Order: sequence, then structure tokens, then C-alpha cells
Amino acid sequence: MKDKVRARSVPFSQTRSRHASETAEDYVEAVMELIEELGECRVLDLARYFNVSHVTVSRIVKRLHDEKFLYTQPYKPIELTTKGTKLAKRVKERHEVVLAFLIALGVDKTNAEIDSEGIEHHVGAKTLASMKRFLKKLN
Amino acid sequence: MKDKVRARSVPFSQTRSRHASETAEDYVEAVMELIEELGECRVLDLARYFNVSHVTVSRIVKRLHDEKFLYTQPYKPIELTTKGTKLAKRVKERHEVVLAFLIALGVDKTNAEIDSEGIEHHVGAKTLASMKRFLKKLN
DNA sequence: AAACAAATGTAGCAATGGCTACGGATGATG
DNA sequence: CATCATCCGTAGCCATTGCTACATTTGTTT
Repeated sequence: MKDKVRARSVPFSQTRSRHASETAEDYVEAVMELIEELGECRVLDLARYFNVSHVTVSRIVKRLHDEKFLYTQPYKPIELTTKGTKLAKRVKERHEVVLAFLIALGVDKTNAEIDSEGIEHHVGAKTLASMKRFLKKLN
Repeated sequence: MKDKVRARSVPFSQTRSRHASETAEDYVEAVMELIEELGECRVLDLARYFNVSHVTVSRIVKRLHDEKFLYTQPYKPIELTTKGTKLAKRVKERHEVVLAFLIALGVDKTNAEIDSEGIEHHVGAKTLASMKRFLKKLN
């Protein structure tokens, strides 16, 4: 009986570290987008993007720098490392698939955009493949 | 230009408070499940369920008690309040829809279970309705 | 009843992500 | 080149969710 219960715990992979990974994904994706749209990415651009204070951003940027996702120097624009760019591309592609999928499913654009932001982080390879298959079948 | 960027920040609704709500959802759902399966729900049952220490559980249980989601007394089993039961039922139903949906989409059971745990928290009313429609069409 | 094991609580630490307040750096403008 | 606004860093606070170590309660077993 207890074993059965313990088995259920598998999907709950240490909430805190999972959240940290989600933050990394959100930030590298945002940095890539902001560089595309504004030419460069500053701390305040990220603060406006995520609607948080510049302090929160600069601390997270520091962490992501330590984890080698991006380059950052005081008072300089933020850039992605190779590692960060790879992650950003993967995240962006997955995000686009999830968004297109929700819209194809019949969700209005506004809600699809909101939900896809949260859902994308939890879409594994298998689920992503299924979503792509679904989209392909529609064409 | 900046406005366009700022608009994107809408889906990112204050990460921290969102996480706290997700925890509440996970815990009331777990309490309901554990009571069904074991007859009662103890701190250690939740610790095994989520694979965290009993300390983490008892602190979260204290918070959920303050927020009136559950009853708890020292060294006694945990029970859901009316508010907690309502939330648990809603969460459970949504969870079951998401899981069934992923399986119907072609995801294997193991991955569907893992991904649905994360996805469920971000499925809004509109997306949930679309998933239900999809499931209905299959029958 | 005493002793022991198991369950739970408490103290106190770390990491993460929020914040305000303040000060230093940069760059534009007079 | 001096000033001033903007940007950014630092200090220091809080909440949440992890942890270990230790204390206490409960219930079982001599």
C-alpha cells in the first residue's frame, strides 16, 4: 500500500530546482527575443518583460551567468553563450509548438498565449512529438 | 517597441505567488488521495508522496491550515476543510482530464502521468474545455 | 510502568525569487 | 566639461521550499 503511494511521487521532481530550471528557460528565451526586437538586451528590458524589479532580474542574470547560460558585465548588454543560445532555441521552438497546438485545439489566442507560457516547461519530448503529429495531421 | 515587449509580460503573473497556489493544489489533491487509499493522511504519508522531508511537509501543512484548506492538530491526521475539498475535487477532475487528454493524443502512460502533473496547473478554463471537447469527439 | 520505536514538532541553515532604498556608473545634453 | 537622467549594482528585508539535527509526543512492547 505504501509502495503504491510512494510510486506516485515520481512525477514530483524537487519543486525548487525545477522552478530554477524554468526560470533559466524563460530568461534565455526572453534574452533571445529582446535581442531580436531591440537589438540588445538590458537588465531593464528584462524587468519590463517579466514585470519585476531590475533587482530581481540582475540577481537571476548573475545566477545564469554562473551557470554559463549568458555573458554579463556591469552596465553592459546581456548576451547568450552557446549553451544559452542552444537552450533558447529549443525552448522557443517548443513554445511555438505548444502555442500553435493550443490554437489548433480551439483555444482562443489570448488564452493560448497565457496557458502555453506555463505549460511549455512541462512538455516532455514524447508529448511534444505528439503535439507535432497532431499539427501535421491538420494540414 | 517597448510597449510591444511590455505586453508580452502579461502571462508571467508573479511567479512566486503562482507557485504557492500550485503547492496548495498539489497538497489538497494528495491529501484527498491518501485518505481514500490509506484511510487517513499523516505528515509522513505526504512526505513519502512528494519525496520530501517531513519538515517541509509540516511547514506547508501549517500554511495551508492558516489559509483554511485543511485541519491539522499536532500528532493528528490531516483532514480537508470544505474549502480544501472543493479545491481538491476541482484539481482532481482537471488532472484526470489532462491525463486522459495526453493519452488520447498518443503519449504513453508513463510520460502522460509525468507531464500531466506539471501541465495541469497551467490549464485554464478555456483550454480545459477544449481538451474535454477533444475527448468527447473521440467517442 | 519503563523502555523503545515511530511520528511529529522546532531550531536554524541555504537557495530562489520577490521587494524598497540608496549609491555609483554611463551617456546625453547643455 | 559639468550636470542630469537613466541604468544598474549593493545592502538588506520577506516568503517559500528544501535540508539536518535535535527534542518531544505517541503508541507499542516488554
